[in-house]
Amino acid sequence: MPVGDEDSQRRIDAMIAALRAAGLRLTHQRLEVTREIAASDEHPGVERVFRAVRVRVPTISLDTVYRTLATLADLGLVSRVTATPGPVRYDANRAPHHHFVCTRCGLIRDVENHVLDELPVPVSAEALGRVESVEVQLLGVCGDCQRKEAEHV
Amino acid sequence: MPVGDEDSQRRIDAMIAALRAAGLRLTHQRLEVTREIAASDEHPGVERVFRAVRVRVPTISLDTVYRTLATLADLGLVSRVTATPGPVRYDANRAPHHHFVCTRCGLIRDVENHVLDELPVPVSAEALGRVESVEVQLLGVCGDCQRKEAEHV
DNA sequence: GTCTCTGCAAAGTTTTTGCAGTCCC
DNA sequence: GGGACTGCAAAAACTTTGCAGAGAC
Repeated sequence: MPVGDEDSQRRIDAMIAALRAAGLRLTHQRLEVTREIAASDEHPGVERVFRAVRVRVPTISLDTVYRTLATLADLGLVSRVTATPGPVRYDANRAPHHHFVCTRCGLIRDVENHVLDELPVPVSAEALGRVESVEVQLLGVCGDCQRKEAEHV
Repeated sequence: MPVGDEDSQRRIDAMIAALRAAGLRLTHQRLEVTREIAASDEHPGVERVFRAVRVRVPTISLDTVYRTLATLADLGLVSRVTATPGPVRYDANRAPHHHFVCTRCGLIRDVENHVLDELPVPVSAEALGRVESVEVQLLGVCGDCQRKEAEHV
């Protein structure tokens, strides 16, 4: 299911304006990658965007798609769905709990909270499938990284 | 901060019992990897567990740690922190929203829900750092995968 | 003794980087 | 024309796999 045309167009316009504002060039490749990600609500990976864009721009390379999506993410125009970058990490805590994740250094800490443990499952989610667990991620900047940022100002 | 001794010991006992129940062998390497992950609340990656265990078992190899953690995860004794396996995926939806994630096929769908948008940030999380956003992941099995499971029964 | 598990090595995946040419501004 | 961007290729980072020997039961 693609995003509605008007939403998609609004996204594209905002992204192009932001690219321009950042002083970045509006190359053919960048525009097509931007169009593709803006028009999708399937949370595609790099490979998938690459295949879709290649239909219209047969000479585009996979690493350009990598670089373009990274650029859009740096500008805050798209987000990475997986909160923690890098290798897989494991957790031996089997009790229901949630995570604080530092987006700077990747620190992850358990957060226990009964309100979060008992969240109602939205009806719109039940329509998609059987929900087996609910995990809350609190994304932010940990104490250490805040201190480092303060030092560098 | 390590897990309390009594919690850690309880986890280790439960994991060893489960390994035995599954008919798996309690090798020196498996026991040490199990001890290491049970004693940590830092959500370590494979590399980190490897380095820690190598102090006690100098001959252990990295791929044994990979295999052992995968085994523990398959038995449900530990969990992978990053919900979506495989490559990074991107999302152009900048409005606050949440995700339904199919743990079988990796399908991700946006879920909009105002209750989830306005969750209170637990005090215990504020002690860890500045929380910038709250994301809820609803993990489960999507309609397609449920249908496939039903066919194979 | 049997059969699983381990260590080694090699390969597979995903992502990043260096460089020379291209093309936006 | 200048400088950022692209495509290519190679490398780096992460993970999986095949095989022969070692060790748990």
